[in-house]
Amino acid sequence: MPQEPDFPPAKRFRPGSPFFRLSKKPGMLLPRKGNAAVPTDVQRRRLPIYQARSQLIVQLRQLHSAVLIGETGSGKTTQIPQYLYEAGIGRQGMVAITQPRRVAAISLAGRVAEERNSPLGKLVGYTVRFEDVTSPDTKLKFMTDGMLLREAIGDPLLLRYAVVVLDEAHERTVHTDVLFGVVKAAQRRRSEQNRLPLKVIVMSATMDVDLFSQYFNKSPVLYLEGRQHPIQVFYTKQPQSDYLQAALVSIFQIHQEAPPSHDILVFMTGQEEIEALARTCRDIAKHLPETCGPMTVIPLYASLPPVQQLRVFQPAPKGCRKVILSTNIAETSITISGIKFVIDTGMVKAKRYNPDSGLEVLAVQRVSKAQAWQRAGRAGREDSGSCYRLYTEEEFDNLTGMTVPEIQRCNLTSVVLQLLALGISDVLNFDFMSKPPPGEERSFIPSQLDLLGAVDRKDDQVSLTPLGKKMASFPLEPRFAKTILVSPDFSCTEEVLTIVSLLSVDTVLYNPPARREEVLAMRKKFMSSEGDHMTLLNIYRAFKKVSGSKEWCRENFVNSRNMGLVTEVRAQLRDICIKLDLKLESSLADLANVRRCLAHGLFVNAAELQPDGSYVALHTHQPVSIHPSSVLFQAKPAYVVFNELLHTSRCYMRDLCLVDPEWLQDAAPEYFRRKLRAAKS
DNA sequence: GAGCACTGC
Repeated sequence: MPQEPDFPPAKRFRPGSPFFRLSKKPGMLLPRKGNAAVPTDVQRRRLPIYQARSQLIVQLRQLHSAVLIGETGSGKTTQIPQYLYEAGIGRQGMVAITQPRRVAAISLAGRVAEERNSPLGKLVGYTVRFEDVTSPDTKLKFMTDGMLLREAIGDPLLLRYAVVVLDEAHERTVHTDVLFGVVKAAQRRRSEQNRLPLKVIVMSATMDVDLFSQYFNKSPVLYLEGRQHPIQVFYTKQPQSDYLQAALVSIFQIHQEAPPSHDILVFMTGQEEIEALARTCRDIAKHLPETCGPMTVIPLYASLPPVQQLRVFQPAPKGCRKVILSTNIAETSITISGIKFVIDTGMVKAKRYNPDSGLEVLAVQRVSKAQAWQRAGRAGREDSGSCYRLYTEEEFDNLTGMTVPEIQRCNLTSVVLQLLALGISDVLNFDFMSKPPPGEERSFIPSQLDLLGAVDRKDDQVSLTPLGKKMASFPLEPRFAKTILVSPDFSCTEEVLTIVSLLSVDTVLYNPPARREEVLAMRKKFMSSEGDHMTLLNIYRAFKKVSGSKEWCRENFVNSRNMGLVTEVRAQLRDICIKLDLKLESSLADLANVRRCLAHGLFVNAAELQPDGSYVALHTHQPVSIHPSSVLFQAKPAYVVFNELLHTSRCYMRDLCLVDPEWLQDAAPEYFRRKLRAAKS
């Protein structure tokens, strides 16, 4: 069970009583304030953390593990690595500083390099996917947590590093959670083998200290002061049945009362809701009395084109109020200056996972207390602010303390494969900070890896097969790694690489609802009766034929940025194939072989047409339907494999590929012998 | 005949 964070009771935060937020995120995407007049060493000395510098150095020198809790603006992420370096701590190796997000790793490295007055990539560098800006001189290395995990597969003791700093630990991403176990094991084994000791520093914003400290052998907790401004928190008197209506009322109440320079940030759940409320706000704003002043409403969510995302940073014209309607992207990833008011609907859209069915469901649910504080804190970055919670204080008290760590609500197939690749054979007893739901890693997951031929089991010992080892070297879900690895047998690796790359990014299909007819007409020429994967392949081939022309992308409703990403992913996967000595052949016209490969990777997601015209998933025998966005929606193929099930109004299969039942038999004879017969009888 | 929060290798 997740632990309750040690927040002060909410009662103390009645309207009128300020509280201090204890959260911090690096200000990504935020255009850095030019402070060129002040030398960087003076700036560094002005940071709150500077007061504690010598004490910190003494502590960090002697401790093997430490937990650092730092308030907003304490400067811990940029300063701690430099303090270590200046004090000569860990000079025998590198200092790794991990971040959950790429942008954070990149921009923090840039910032610290600037403070050291050293070119990026020399003393200070960074490593993220597709980019390695380091050199033999690099001592302070910022990296994504996923990248350090990848490195650990080749070097489980992390011998290149003398210190590992796990930043933003409170976010509890799957990668950070696995890293906790990896660094702890590396630390222990290095000490047992009398090697260079590994120092571990866990940095977190929230106060769930006990969990971290306990896990790292009751390591001491160091607290850092920050620069957070007071925030007033308001609750509603009555529970709100319609949080959208409540948000609307709150926006205009603030708009009528507060000075126009005070911007409002509203936390909502998703694109559709945001766009709808934006329209309503603009309509109402048009008909307000003159005394009220104008308002500019800006939507913010991840799938918005980057140019439109940047609009949130532009100051509103003088006398005009900026109202930003955002998903939780503004909780961590994007920091906006000038926010004086936060309106928190208390709701969030998040993925939930059902380990029994293996089904993921995206659902609107209540935020956790930690999330509510994180949202509130967005109002107090430069000055004091207010947060309006559209729920009662009692409702707040009843929220769960901490967001459930991702590792407890995701499919563990990839994690288990990765652990095995790290040489951890006893996966069942891996030292997770928060154990995954009981039973999951015992039943569903090993059977998935079993079926794919990735693991061998003798008694209770699980080990990787040679195939499994190869699978782990791809940054892919095991089923897609398998798809690539069988492709040389069918002489179509080039095509399979393309398809898997296309599935690795957010969709390359651009579907503006207003131009639906046009989109359909354009897409017709790419459509394949063999399914969605083949349709995507056709689009990629056409894209390559015109050398990736942006013009072509626009005309054909293809997202050119994501297409660019596909090219990068494909190059990376192709490199791995070359390293594994796979033969790279192209099947050109014969796409049946490509579909055979997909059958080998996706056979657990197979569905069979029933006499009544419906479909049944062979793995669970549950009724499923073809999603209307599929090119096979009008067709009724006897057998298909699909990428995922989406549970909304019905259980929909998405991204389908037509297959022969014989191929499924070939892919997993044991598994299908019973399945197919059972389905036929 | 439907609609999808956010990351990352």
